Amino acid sequence: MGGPELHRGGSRGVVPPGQQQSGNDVGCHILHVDMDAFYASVEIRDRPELAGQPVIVGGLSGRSVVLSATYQARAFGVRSAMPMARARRLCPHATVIPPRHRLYGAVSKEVMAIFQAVTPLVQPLSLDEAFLDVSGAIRLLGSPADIGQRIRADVARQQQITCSVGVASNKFLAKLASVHCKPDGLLVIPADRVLEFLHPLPVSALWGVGERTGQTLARLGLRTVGDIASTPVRSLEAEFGPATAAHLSALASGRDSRSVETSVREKSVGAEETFDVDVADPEVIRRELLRLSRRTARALRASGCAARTITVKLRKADFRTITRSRTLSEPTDVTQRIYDTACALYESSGLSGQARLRLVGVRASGLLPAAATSTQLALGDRPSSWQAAETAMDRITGRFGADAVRPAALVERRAPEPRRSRPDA
DNA sequence: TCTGGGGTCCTTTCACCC
DNA sequence: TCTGGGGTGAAAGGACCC
Repeated sequence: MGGPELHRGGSRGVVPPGQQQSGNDVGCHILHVDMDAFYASVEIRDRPELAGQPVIVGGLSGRSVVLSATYQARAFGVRSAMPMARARRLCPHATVIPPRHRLYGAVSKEVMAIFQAVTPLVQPLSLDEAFLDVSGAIRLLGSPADIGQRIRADVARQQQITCSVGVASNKFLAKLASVHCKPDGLLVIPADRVLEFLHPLPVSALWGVGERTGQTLARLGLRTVGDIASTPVRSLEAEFGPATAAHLSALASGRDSRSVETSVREKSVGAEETFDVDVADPEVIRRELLRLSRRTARALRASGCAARTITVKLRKADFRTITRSRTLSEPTDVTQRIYDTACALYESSGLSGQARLRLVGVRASGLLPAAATSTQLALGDRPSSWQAAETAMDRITGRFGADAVRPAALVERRAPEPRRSRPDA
């Protein structure tokens, strides 16, 4: 790392558990906990003979990408989101395992329960990471670093997987800390040494700086976080606009006022699917739109929401993406309504029958609690019967699987069609 | 090298209203 | 009647994150 001497502790014991506080973590009440190579670790737990081996979790079809890879596979250059074909070239002897999302969801629930036992202030970010505000637990459980070590020990004992914990005064710094102590470590960024840690880092360490923003910053001669911190906000505004400039400037100074939110309401739900082979046939596209509308509607009903806006996403063979959206007069959680809208948007896109598509997607946004939305009946509509029928179908598919009941249009024909990368689940 | 799927957030553009 | 500015919301695109 080459930076200041910060508290780093791992199972290898650079700093033994229980000896972490020494005043260093005063004011550091935010923890970021991140599972190490989560999907791959869960798979290895079930297949211990693979421990210490390069293992890649990802789909087997032609257009799949790496979802998770063990550190042994990463040593060969394998990274998540990398095309599987490339990963297999880089590490041909790796064991490739198709993902089991339900299993990861179940393990995630148990891990989150471990966090909840420490503090009710838990904000899950994804299946494998969460922020914790432990300010209320310090008197009972010890310093934030002690609490971090306790969590690491509990996760290892109960789930046989490792995690890394960042401890700092805010979310951004806690997350940065966990990244820097991976795998299987714990790192405290003391409040009085934030800039010492932060400023030598590359700009890509800032949340929100990806490839494009990084290029723009490089063009301006800004390569480290310290460079951004010493640049007037006005100069950044000219290049990035007021919101992004303020965001970059604050993070570069180690400021992040976001609190740990225990109930983050989702703003949209959707589903998308990449074809194994590009598709031009409008009939096949519409059938996929039906499948995706069904998945979206089911997700809406499961979350008790109805959506006002429906968006269709169409990615052409050349990877260029267009979206088309429509806001409905009444919010809906009904497949047929979503599907009708999605088809209308597809037809009006100008791509129907004109372009080969590699991906289609359906997304519903402008979410409202379904209970609070009134349904206005148009002449000839019978939405309440649609809703009743679909709710009944939800119950059946919940018990017997996604394929137990489905629209006639989605019953597989004998004629071959492009195999999709995931089953409709 | 050839790019998944689920999301969030920001910016720009445009239509519409006052 | 035409023009313009400001505010607002929708639409579209893009960057980014895990």
